[in-house]
Amino acid sequence: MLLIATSYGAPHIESRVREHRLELYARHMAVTGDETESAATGDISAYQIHNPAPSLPQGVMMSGSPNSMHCPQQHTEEATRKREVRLLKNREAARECRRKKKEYVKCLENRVAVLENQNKTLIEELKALKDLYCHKAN
DNA sequence: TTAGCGTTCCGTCATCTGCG
DNA sequence: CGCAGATGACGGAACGCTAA
Repeated sequence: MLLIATSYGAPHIESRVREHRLELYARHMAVTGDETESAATGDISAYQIHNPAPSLPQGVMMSGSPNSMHCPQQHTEEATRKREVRLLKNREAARECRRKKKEYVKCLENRVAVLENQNKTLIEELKALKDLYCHKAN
């Protein structure tokens, strides 16, 4: 499993990258004061540059009653706002999901370590009993 | 010095899933 | 059945390491 192997491989990189990103994020927020925008990480991904606001992605309903949508302008503004809210929520959900996954993997690794120790102990115990049995037999 | 590679994290999209 | 949240997949950015 790649994740397990690599997470032990270079923890120093991980922490440094995280620090760097947090710094960028903090700087970005300080400058813009914007909390809904797309570059909450501070670095604008190439994806955003190459794909500026796809027309009507992922579950964005053409919602809003006719009362609230008088003109196309309002209509697109509402759609944009909904998209931003959805992206923000998904961004946070992805972050949380990754955190949980990491925790889960750590738990599994701990369990592996415990079981390996138990296995080793049992093997030694078995060996000792075998020795004892042999001596008695002789 | 630097190009190339490996690793980690992130944001986004697509899809799945559970709930009302 | 529709919606919101969770998650897998993908591609990009940043960084460290290493061989040339």
